Amino acid sequence: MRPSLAKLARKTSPFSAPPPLHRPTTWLEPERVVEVSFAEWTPEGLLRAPVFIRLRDDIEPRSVRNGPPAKPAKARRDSLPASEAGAILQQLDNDANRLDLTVGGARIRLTNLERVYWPADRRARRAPITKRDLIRYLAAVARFMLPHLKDRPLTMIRMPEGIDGERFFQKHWEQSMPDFVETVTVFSGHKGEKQDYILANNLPTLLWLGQNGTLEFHVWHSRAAVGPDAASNRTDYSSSLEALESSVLNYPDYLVFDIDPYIYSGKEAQGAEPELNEKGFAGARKVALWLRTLLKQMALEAVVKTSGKTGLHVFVPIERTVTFDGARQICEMVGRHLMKEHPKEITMEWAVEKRSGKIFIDYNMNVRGKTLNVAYSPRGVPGAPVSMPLAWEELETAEPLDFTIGNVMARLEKTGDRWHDVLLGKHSLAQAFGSISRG
DNA sequence: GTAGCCC
DNA sequence: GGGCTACAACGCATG
DNA sequence: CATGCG
Ligand SMILES: [Mn+2]
Ligand SMILES: [Mn+2]
Repeated sequence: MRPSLAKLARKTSPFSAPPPLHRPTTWLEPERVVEVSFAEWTPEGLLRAPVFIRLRDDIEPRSVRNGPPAKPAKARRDSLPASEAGAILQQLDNDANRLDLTVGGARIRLTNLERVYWPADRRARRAPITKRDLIRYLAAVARFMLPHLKDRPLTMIRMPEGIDGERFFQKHWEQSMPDFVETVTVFSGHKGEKQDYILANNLPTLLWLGQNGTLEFHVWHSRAAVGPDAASNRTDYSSSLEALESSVLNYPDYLVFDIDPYIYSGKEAQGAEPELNEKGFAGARKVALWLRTLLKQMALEAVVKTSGKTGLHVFVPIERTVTFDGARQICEMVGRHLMKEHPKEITMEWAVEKRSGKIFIDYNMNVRGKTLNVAYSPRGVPGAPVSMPLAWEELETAEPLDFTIGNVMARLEKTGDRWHDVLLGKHSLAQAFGSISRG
């Protein structure tokens, strides 16, 4: 039984960008659907002269879109024109603490733009970085970052009070969401069996996440989208564990090697993870380059990025022909082979204390539902570093703090996305298996 | 950053 | 209305 | 099996 309309009353608008009001208004939870007749869509995407016709309890509220139906699609581009970001930057270019941003047809209410997210540090000669700076960065970097976020279930790392405030993971968004936010429903076997994940598939979503204090964007290594390279074309992610396991979300589109230095600076608190230090990162760099060489011998081309914290991410883009289990086995094999060649430098130990003094290769990231900070995502640590894709030659001299939300745009305008090919040329694993069995 | 709960 | 709290959570490795 | 790990 549906709740009665009176029970659904609420004081505040459920819309993320409340429409202009001309008379006193009673808001309702968006839980029931009504049919109305109306004169036309206004240019703002509102109803002109709507009149109630009937309740439509046969329609699922979540399936209802706000605004006129999309125009018969222009071919979808996978990157945005730079001008779209320009319009955002222009609106942000003032000192208002709050403002209603217009993004295409959507409106996003931005608040606390002056709040310091990354505090100043005089010793490191760092100026404060505000929430406005974050949203500016997201708007500018979107055309490079969105392709790497597309269709991947997102975990938000939120710090609404900045990096010195409370921080929390958030996988699901229970509150009302703007219409432009796409989601995917995934079986969970927890809390009522299924849960919605956000897909950061468009610019307004990225900016809205910034408004919500998302400083880090962590994504799955598989995509909720079918394609000719995928061994599964199933998109039922939610009806059962079996459905999810046989769906395309169970087929990663890259192998992941998470490279974490466990070389301590000596300044860490008891039991804390190692801080960024030159020796540790130099070790990570060396291991990544060895790994690249080994993979090359297997006819696999790897790409590298800084994680933004202390280590590196090495990915091998692949056709989606093996499940996460298969991918993990391959990475374990490759990792152990490399460890045998460099036992002094590399560890794959599971007990943290046994990793000390070495570089940890984590192959266990190749699991459905595991996430890593996506390319170009900032990190909630001092200096506002970002996860930076690099050419292998650039890695030789790179340091994690070389790439921050204050300087990567200038670099990107010159170099473009170093990981552009990750999204295109996927490798067939058949050749790799061949080269292993040949010895 | 925001919603819900409890006083 | 103000203060407090929640906002992940699972499968794999290992002993 | 319980627990630690990311
Ligand atoms: Mn790690
Ligand atoms: Mn890492």
